[in-house]
Formats: sequence, C-alpha cells, structure tokens
Amino acid sequence: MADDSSPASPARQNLSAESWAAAALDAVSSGGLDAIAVEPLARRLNVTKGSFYWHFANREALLKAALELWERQETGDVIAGLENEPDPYQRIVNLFKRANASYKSGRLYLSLAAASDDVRVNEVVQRVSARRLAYLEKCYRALGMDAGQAPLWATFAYATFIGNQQVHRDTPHKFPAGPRFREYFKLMLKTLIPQTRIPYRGLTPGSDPRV
Amino acid sequence: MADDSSPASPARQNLSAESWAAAALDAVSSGGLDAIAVEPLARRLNVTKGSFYWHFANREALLKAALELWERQETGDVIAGLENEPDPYQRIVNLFKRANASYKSGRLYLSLAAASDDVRVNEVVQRVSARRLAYLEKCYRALGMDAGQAPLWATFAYATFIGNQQVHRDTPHKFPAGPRFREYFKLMLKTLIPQTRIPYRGLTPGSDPRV
DNA sequence: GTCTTTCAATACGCAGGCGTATGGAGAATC
DNA sequence: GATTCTCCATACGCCTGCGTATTGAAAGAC
Repeated sequence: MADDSSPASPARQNLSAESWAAAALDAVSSGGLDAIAVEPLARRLNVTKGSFYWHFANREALLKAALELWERQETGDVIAGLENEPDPYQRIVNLFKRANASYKSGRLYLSLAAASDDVRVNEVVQRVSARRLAYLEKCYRALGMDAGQAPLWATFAYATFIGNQQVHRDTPHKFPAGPRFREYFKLMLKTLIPQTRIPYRGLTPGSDPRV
Repeated sequence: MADDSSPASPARQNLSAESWAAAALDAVSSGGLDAIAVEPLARRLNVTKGSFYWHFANREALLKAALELWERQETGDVIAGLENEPDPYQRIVNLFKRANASYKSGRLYLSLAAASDDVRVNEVVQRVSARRLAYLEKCYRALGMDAGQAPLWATFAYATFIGNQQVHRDTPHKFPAGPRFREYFKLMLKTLIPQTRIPYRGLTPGSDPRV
C-alpha cells in the first residue's frame, strides 16, 4: 500500500527570492515599512528564518529587493499599454482610470511614501513620482499647453490622483461610490483637462520618438 | 521667599502628561506611529521610563492622549479664525492658504493617516477628515452650489489639498516653489472654485459655463 | 524641622525581532 | 547507490522595547 504519492507532510516549498520580496510588499501595504520583518514574514509564508537567510544576506537586502520589485512593477505598468494611445487627451483619461482602478496599488504607494523618511525608500518614491509627473507633463504639452503651464497642471492632476487615494483610504464612507463616483470622475476630467485642446487630427503617430 | 529662580543643577524637569503627548506627536510626524515608543521618547526628553510610567499607565494611554491632542489641535485650528470670514469664496481661499502654509501640520497628518490600519488611529483620522470635508461642502453650498455638486467639489478640493502635501513631501524638487508656487496656487483656486457666484445652477454635463 | 506628596532614576524580568551556526531532507548528478 | 547541491528547520545569543518594583530626591504642607 503506502500511497505516499500524496505527501502528507507539508511539502517542500522552494520559495524564490522574489516570493519573499512580493510578500514583503504585500505586508508593507497593510502594515507599513516595519512590516518588512523576517520572522513575521516567515510565519506568513509558513517557513522559518532558515529559509530567508538562504535567499538573502539580511533584512536590508530584502528591503532593497522589495523596493526594486515595486519600482519595476510601477514603471512597467505605467508605460505598458498607455504609450500606444495616440490621443493625449485620452492618455490622461486612461491615467486617471488606472489611478482610481487599482486600489491595491494605491495603498502600496501610500504606505511606501509614508516611509519616505527612510532614505532608501525616498529615493525610489522620488523616482517613481518624478516619472509620473514627467509623463503627465508630456501629455499636457501634447495637448498644446506651453512649457510654463504644463508642469503646473501636471502637478495639479497628480496631486489629485494621490489625494483621491488618500481620501478613499482614510474616509471610505465619504468617498463617492458607484454612480456618484462616475459623476465625480467626470467632474475631475472636465476640470483637470482644459477643454482648449486642439481637436485631435491624428497627427502622425509614428513621428513622435519620445513616447 | 527663597528666589530660586535660576537652578544651576540639571533642574528637575517636572514634565506634564501633555509634554509627553506633544513629544509623541512630534515623533510620529517624522518616524511614523511606531515612533511612539516609551524608551526612545524618554531619551529624547532626557528622562527615563520612570517618568513616563508615573504619567501614563502604558504605551496605549500615551497613544490615546497623543491622538486626542492632535484632534483638539486640528479641529481647533480649522474652526478658529476661519468662521468669521463672511465671504464663502474667501473662506475656501483661506483654507487653501492654511493647507499649504503649515508644512509641519501636513506631515503630521500624512504620518497619522498612513497608520490608519490601526483602528484607534483611523477613528480619529476619519473624524478629522470628515469635519474638513463637511466644512468645505458647506462653503461650496454657500457659494450657491446644490446638494448634489457640493460634496463632489468638496472631495475634489480636499483630495487636492492632501495630494499637494504628499507631492510636496515626497518629491520636494518637483513641487513649485516661490513665484511658481503662487502661480500654481492661483491655478488651483481658479480651477477648484467655480467663478459663477450666487445664483449657481449646478453643473450638468454639457452645460459648463466656466472656462 | 518633619512629613507627605510629587516626580524621576535604577534594576529587573519578559517578549519579539535579528543574525549565526549547524544539521537534515529531498533532488540532482555521477 | 553514493555524493553533492539546494533549500529549510532548529537552537542559540544579542539587542531593544514594555511593564513593574523599588528607591530617592525635591517641593510643598504642617
């Protein structure tokens, strides 16, 4: 007999370093930076420290890996599937949609940004934020806005993104939901994207190498 | 009689409970909620734990006291000196000014909000945020806005407040400063406060009289 | 001056996280 | 099937923060 084909024992896990980094990010989004702790994470992954210290030198290394993973995810997400939209107006709309769609990603950003007193974290947060701002600014420029106004509108719009996530998280009851949110969304779009745009004339999509 | 006005010796401190609460808040704004720790705070105040446990039962009590102090400060500040402004437009302008003026208070809010996974913190943050939102909504109503639009504009404006603080903290280099900030400020005002004064018939999609 | 009250220092035990050392089981390689 | 390589468990010492117990000093009360 002995059907040892189905291991009654808690099967070997074979975690990867990225598994740890992902778990770390997940912990951060709900417990702050201090949630990147070896032993608690090990418990969460149903292993012991022994596993961790095989994949990483120390907690510092895990933090570094987690931040790198986050930056990859964040910048990858923003670039992919957004750049191929030719209409700058629609590009901003899509950005808005994303920002408001992924609640999880928003929480993570806020948690990391909250720990920006940590130099290592702040460095990454600054890069990510700067990239987003630059992208927004480019969109506004593409709408025909001059170099003086575009950065201001970009900052304005970006601040509203972030603020929405914050308000949504801190006072979910007061944040518009359902059809009210759609109304709110329209209001923001109408307000944050000046209607003075040049009607999109399909200006040679291939000629812009910056995108 | 004995005019011992200037004690040469390392003078007895005679800290009050509020001194501890204030120090706790100060620590939070730069180190997160976990910075409310007895021994580190004691070191910062140049005393030992012995002092702390005379004023408080435990860490929990300090946390509670700090949150209460913050709520008092926050709601007191907002109400005082703002209610006596008769013009609702100017009232919103003043709110904006305050929000952007006190960098310190903004940092503290962000730090506390970041810890809103803690139930005790979240409770207070929700109250404070709700009060601000309600105040803003009242202002917009006073501008003639109807009960459907006012909450949306209030949320919009509030999100922008918070978002500005966040952007200002996380990417200070990218945030407009000096004359650029004044420009930015004007842009926000113009955009976030509909210029149509008293009878304001609401903003139905497609019939936007502004801009 | 003495006595009490107020506030703080010191010393101790406990818990939890970090990092190390070492052993052990499963898979891969030969 | 013996050996090596991978990945993880266990056990230990260290540090830091929490909370308690006890002592001590300064200031007011008498």
